[in-house]
Amino acid sequence: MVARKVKLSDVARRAGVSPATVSRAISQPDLLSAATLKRVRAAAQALGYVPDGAARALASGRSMTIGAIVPTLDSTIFARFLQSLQSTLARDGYQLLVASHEMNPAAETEAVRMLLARGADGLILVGADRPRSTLDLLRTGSAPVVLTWCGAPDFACVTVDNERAGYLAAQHLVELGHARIGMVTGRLSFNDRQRARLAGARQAMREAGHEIPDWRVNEQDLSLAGGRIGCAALLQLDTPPTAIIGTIDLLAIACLQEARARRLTVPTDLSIVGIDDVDMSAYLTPSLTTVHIPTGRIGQMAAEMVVSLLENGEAQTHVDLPIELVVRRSTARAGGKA
Amino acid sequence: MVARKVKLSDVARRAGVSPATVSRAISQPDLLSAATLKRVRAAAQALGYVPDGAARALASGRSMTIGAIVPTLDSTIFARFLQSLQSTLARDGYQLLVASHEMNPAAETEAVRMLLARGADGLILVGADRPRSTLDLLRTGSAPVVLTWCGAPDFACVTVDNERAGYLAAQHLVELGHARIGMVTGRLSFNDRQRARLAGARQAMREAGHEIPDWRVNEQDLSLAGGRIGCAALLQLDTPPTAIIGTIDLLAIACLQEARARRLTVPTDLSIVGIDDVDMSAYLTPSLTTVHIPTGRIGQMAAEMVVSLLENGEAQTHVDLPIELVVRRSTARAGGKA
DNA sequence: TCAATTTCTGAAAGCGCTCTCATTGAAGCG
DNA sequence: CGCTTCAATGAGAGCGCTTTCAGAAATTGA
Repeated sequence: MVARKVKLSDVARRAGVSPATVSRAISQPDLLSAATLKRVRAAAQALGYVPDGAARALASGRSMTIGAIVPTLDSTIFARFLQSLQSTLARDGYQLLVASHEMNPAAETEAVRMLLARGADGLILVGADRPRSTLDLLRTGSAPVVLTWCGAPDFACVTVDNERAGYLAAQHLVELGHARIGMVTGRLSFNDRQRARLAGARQAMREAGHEIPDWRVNEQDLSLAGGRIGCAALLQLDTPPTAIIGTIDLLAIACLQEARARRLTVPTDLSIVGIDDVDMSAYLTPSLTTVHIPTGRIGQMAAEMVVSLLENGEAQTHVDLPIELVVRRSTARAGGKA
Repeated sequence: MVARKVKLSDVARRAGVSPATVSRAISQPDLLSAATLKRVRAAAQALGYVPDGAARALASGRSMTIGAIVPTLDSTIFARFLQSLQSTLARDGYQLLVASHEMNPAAETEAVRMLLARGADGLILVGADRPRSTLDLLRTGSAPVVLTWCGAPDFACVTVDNERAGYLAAQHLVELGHARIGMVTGRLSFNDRQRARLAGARQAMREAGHEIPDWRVNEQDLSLAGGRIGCAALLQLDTPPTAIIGTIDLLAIACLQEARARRLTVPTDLSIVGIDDVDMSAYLTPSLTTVHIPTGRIGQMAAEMVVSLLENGEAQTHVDLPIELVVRRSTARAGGKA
């Protein structure tokens, strides 16, 4: 720290105006005469003035900061989500504050508390499955909250129909004649997205007169390793499934890999469907049949929603984005005839 | 906003102590007698008190916030990096403020300015390749700065030897008898990691008496699509390379996919090497030979370094983490004999 | 037992900015 | 030409907390 920090009053002195004027030059430039504005800007420039965010936040009550809490940073999906949040927010002058909870509800509550304490003007969370106490904290807080992926009636949210995603995946398999399908899912507790996707798939099967018994549902970590383990377990059953749904693409990709490692040909020996439609899925061989979830769009809309909640006080508070099945090469008719 | 915000003085009143005491209960609890502390905590709890971060930051001069600027959020590598930054920082009570610049130097400068304005106590950046003006801004600022991946002499940094990474990749190919290798790289401007990796590979080839001419280096976006385009371009040359290095795994994986799409067998028809060793690489078929970069470790060390710079003022300021070649199944002897 | 410490707590002065309110000319109007 | 209206600026009171300085109470030592 070489020089004493340049503050607003220094700029004011140099420009020969009052501090109030300098403040206005920053936040409401159109209130000033062109000449004054120019003078103040020159002074600020010359001194290398950088406004103190904490002081601004304290005095104005707004931090121009939005907090986002995702399950984990280390995920293609949430990375893209954050990317799109951040770029959308940046357009409106907001900065993203990021936290993750690693699938631990207590950590999430802690993160909410911390973001609120840090003065986040708004909060963006993933899913609606959290302890009542956290929900209360969110409702109590003065900051607008937007839920994503899954919503709750009394919160603003940007959702996709996760149940339908599972439904579409399974329905596609039914249409191909599959009756015995297995599922590799992530941990179901504290994760409404996973539960919904599973439930949707089950619903589709049921409507077709089939079931997905619990023992053909394998709950794993959301990782390639988890996916392979889950897939292996399903394939080792006495009557292995003819098709597998991974509730996220990552899991499905791992299934693809496990199948190949076992010298099974996808899709002739085994059909595989994912959900998400990550970049990689289109590029695999075979390319992955999956349900497209508009991840980037979710981020963009969520960002726009908080900002609008913040600035207009009001907004369309429930947005459900469309999803669709993307049929590629990892699925085929049951019984091996492609 | 239902209730008026609970403030420190409210807690003080309820606990029957002075505001100063409440403040101490928060930040230096051991200065208080057990009884007082307990009383204050009870009051805070009862009122649901959440300290105002902006006020704390203003009064104390520290925001307990660390800013990180990555090229892009939407990348396996940086996602893991941020993940590890965030969890390490969280341990010490710091919060991560994230920005990305999308390969735009001006955006990066802007991000630095913004993070500084937001009162970030420290900054973590990727690479050292940026305009002098940005570097000056960083040096001037009172906040400690840690560079990662690539360093600069007058900054604290956590690096890996990117040049050596390229070198190791190429050397491996040389040992397998490859003389004609192609490279798919990311954009080289404003990206010292990419340049270093390319330079290292060239160096290894040169030492073996070969060259990598410019027309066998294909510069692409860091995406699967880019990698495939780059790979296709190299394979369409009159004398296509017998091996390809992707300067990041993502690019190498795309090459693997492009090769398969062209019915080339990897590694017999074409050897492919990546750099990074992302999760996926081990699970592919064929699994990817690559150079392991300890991404998570970089994040952890960088986080520890800023914190220590911040709290002890001093620290070991240059750390270079080891990297190593990981030989898997995507490389074989030149000429097709595995 | 009394001075010398050591603990614990309170008073109060800011931290750097925003924003309401007041003030001052200048412009507009009949 | 006197009065209102408006645009441009200044004065000053906080925003909610930290922290220095001091004083009061408890502890110690001889």
